[in-house]
Amino acid sequence: MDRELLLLGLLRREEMHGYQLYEFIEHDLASCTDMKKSTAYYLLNKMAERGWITEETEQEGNRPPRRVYSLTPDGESAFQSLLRENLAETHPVYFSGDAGLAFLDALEPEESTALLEQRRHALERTLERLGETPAHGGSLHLVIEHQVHHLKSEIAWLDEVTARLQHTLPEE
Amino acid sequence: MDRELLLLGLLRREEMHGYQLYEFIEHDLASCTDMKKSTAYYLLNKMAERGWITEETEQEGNRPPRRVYSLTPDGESAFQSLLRENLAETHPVYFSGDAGLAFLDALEPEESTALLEQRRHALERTLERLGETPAHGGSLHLVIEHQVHHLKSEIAWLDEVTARLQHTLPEE
DNA sequence: GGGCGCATGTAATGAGTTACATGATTGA
DNA sequence: TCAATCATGTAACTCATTACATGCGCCC
Repeated sequence: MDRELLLLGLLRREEMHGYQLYEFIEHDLASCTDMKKSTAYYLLNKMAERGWITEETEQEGNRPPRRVYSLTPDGESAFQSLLRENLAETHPVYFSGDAGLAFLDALEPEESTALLEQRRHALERTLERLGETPAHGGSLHLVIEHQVHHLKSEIAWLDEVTARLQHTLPEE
Repeated sequence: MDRELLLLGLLRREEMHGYQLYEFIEHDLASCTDMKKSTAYYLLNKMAERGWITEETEQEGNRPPRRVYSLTPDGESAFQSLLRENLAETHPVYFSGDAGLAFLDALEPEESTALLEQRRHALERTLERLGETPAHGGSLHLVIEHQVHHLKSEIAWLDEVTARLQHTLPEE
């Protein structure tokens, strides 16, 4: 996921501090990106240096001070061009799970069927957990819907592969 | 893509030298992995040190010598366990193209439709190119089929999104 | 009073890529 | 003779992660 674009886009909706961004990503966008806390902080500093966002330190009582970020005009135009670029391009996807599929025939069909059954089960679990993530306004919900679409497509594909494996099994 | 598993699996079918592996990956598996030449060489050396594969230097005329690799028993059992692990697990996929979708509403529907149209076109092109990649025996062809399945699912998803955008447009 | 949540960061590490280096052969 | 292909590798770099460090507030 284009991490800078994501951060810019979120800050554009409303100004936020680092921890807040991290929490949002962790709780509401976990299915769509694996950006980590320190990466978020790092990118925020970098974009601040670049002049895309400005920090404003804020303190509540005696708690640790927050650095609240908001877009500058430069940040807005960076967002605009990153967005257009991202939307127009395709972003190739490589499935690391395919390394296994490529050599499926190294195992007996009984065993490979069982293993793929485990994979399928894990996919279903992911799909269920996705249903529990909170809904969002604007286009943000599209990323969840996309994951759902993708997971369903993956399950259908797995079923196709396992169905073919069944044909190679001796009929009982 | 689990790069070591891929290399082991290919070497398991037949012994190969580094350049041969790189060419195979570049020409026949480009849609499924983006492993680079130097990465392949690096991993081959690492696996040789580990005792998973053995080198045998081979010279043809005065050409640069080749290092032909083949699996050792240790390599075979490493392959077996990597394979089982890979097949049973799910490998989460994050779409960097979703960073754009998330903020689709930052643009006028006319423009976002046009940009997604470009994305769709690029996907179609990729699909066409995939049709040209040579077919392979065993389960290897599954990785191509999987890409095809995925690309079609992506195009369908894009169409759904653009169809929704149309509803927001004023009717002419 | 002990652990979790808030809030930010640094340092070390890692996986993989880019760019470069080398040198012979083959074909236009 | 000049570029492309064959064949292998090294060095520098990028991006992101893990693990660690800090310190206050809140709740049980």
